[in-house]
Amino acid sequence: MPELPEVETVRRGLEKLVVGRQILRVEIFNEKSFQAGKGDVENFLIGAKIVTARRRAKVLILDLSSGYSLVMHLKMTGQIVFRGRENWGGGHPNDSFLTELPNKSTRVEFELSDDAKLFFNDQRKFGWIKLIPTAVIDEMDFIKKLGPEPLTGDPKTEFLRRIRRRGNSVIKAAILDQTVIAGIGNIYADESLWLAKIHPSSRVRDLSDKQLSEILVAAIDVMTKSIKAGGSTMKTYINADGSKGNYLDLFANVFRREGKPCPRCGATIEKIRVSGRGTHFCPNCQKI
DNA sequence: CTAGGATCCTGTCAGC
DNA sequence: TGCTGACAGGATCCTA
Repeated sequence: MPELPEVETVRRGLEKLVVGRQILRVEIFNEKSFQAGKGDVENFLIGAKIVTARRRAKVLILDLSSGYSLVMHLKMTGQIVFRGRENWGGGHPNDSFLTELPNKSTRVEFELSDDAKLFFNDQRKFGWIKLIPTAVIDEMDFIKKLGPEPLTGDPKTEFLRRIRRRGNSVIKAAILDQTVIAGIGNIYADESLWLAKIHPSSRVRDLSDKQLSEILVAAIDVMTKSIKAGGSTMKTYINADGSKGNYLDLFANVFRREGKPCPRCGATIEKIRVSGRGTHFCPNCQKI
């Protein structure tokens, strides 16, 4: 269930491990997970070299020497695993990092030069990979409508302009809206609102520009911290001693901590449902 | 145009 | 031991 920091972590892994390699073969285990025009796989994928690993919001982009790109979205359960001289995985944390691959959740497998393989695993099949010309990525509907990148430049003015269009929404739904600000998902929404001391069910119109800016700053802080911690990768999934780790422990204050004390005030963290999503907050620090 | 709910899919877990 | 419903780190589609 990767959000911006997890996707950025995957991007960095791919930059190191697959940029410069050639794609020799592709095996598609689930048709919906891999979309390409007729003949494009043969003409623009096989034999092409991976030139760049980019990210926009939660979308990963591998540019190829053929003028085409692999555009991927991990959605809820997508995961990328590299097997070669080293063994690396990122994205949705589960045992597929460790098992023999392909397995039953493998949707696409790439064979790369230098005896390496790249696996796209995705239990729920919501994720996708599209092979399209590099030049048309910016014309994709989803990409075109995205809000500003939180970790690049100064997103504040544009964020405020866009979130004000959602005055009647609850704040949590508004910051999950990718056309308002790019990259925030359920974890970082809850963590940001806790940091900014804003109740997730507050209406946007009832919040000041100052409060909204504080939420943005909080989101930037927690996502930066998460990237530094290494995202949800094999490394954070398995501790050095071989025991199972939990990368949420590295930065989360409220997410999946219902029933536990708030690290700031000691009140008991609650879990409720806000705009259809499980939502964690401190009833004492975050009042409407 | 915005807002809210159903929907895509597989797997796990709590509660009978 | 089974069954059943709720839920899951996302975004789109449909309706009002």
